[in-house]
Amino acid sequence: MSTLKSSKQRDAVLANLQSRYDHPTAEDIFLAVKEVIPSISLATVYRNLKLLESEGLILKIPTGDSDRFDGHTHGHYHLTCINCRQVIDLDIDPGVNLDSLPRDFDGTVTSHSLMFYGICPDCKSSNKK
Amino acid sequence: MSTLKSSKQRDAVLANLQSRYDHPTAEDIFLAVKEVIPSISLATVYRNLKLLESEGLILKIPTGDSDRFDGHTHGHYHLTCINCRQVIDLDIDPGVNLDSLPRDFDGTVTSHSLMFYGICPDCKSSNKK
DNA sequence: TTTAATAATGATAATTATTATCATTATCAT
DNA sequence: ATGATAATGATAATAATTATCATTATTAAA
Repeated sequence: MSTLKSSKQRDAVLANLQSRYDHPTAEDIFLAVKEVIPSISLATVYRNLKLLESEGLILKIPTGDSDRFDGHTHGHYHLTCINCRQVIDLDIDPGVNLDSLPRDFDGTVTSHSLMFYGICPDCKSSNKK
Repeated sequence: MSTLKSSKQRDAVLANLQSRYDHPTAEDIFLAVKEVIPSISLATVYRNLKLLESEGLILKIPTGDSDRFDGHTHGHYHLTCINCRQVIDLDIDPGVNLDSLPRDFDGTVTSHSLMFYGICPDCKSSNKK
């Protein structure tokens, strides 16, 4: 197989994701990294997001619309606001090892993702409903 | 607002989803319902999937590629096979009320979805890795 | 250090999934 | 029956993502 070669574009994408705590789309990341490397192409962002995810360095969060990304891979959970569609971190401890929950199951569980849905604090306070 | 009017296309989409235990894409459902209503259009399937989901009659499962759908809305969880990309049901009991996990959280949680990743029983037994 | 091999890039075309449009048809309350 | 309008099928449009391809950058070895 091919060996990975370093690139400042990839480094910048990873650095951007690791420096922020929201959950940007590929487009969001493209715009942010463009400030540092004006010549970067959107395709390069997509390419590197896929690569970084397969390396386990970032997380892809499927959402029904544009995928979102997370530069922090330690176990934590998310809430999708059904009002503003933002994805925010939730710092909770499930108390049990969720990965070991499926008992009478003939397959193998390697990981899980837990997504909560509801109203984020911002939308709840600035309540216009 | 507009009042819902019945249609055999919508009934057929719902019936199809409720009769099966896999997690088909819109395309899969389109092909299946086409056997019963040959004139049905893919757009009609998408329209009704969206409508049925907003009615709470079915579930949409975002997956990073094509969305999948589930005709069974009682609380249960899923595993995405990282080998064959199938989504299968997992009959497990988390033991705790996951929706009440986020404690010091200023928003509101209305629901959650828990997705496991790993190898499904089929891929594990017919192991060519 | 050149050089050779090839991974990565930027630009853009192509593809895929999904949604919007619109003329026609079906449903339903009167 | 009829009028109002929701739903349909066909298809165009859009949005997100991936593929292509000529050029550039990185790296290991000469």
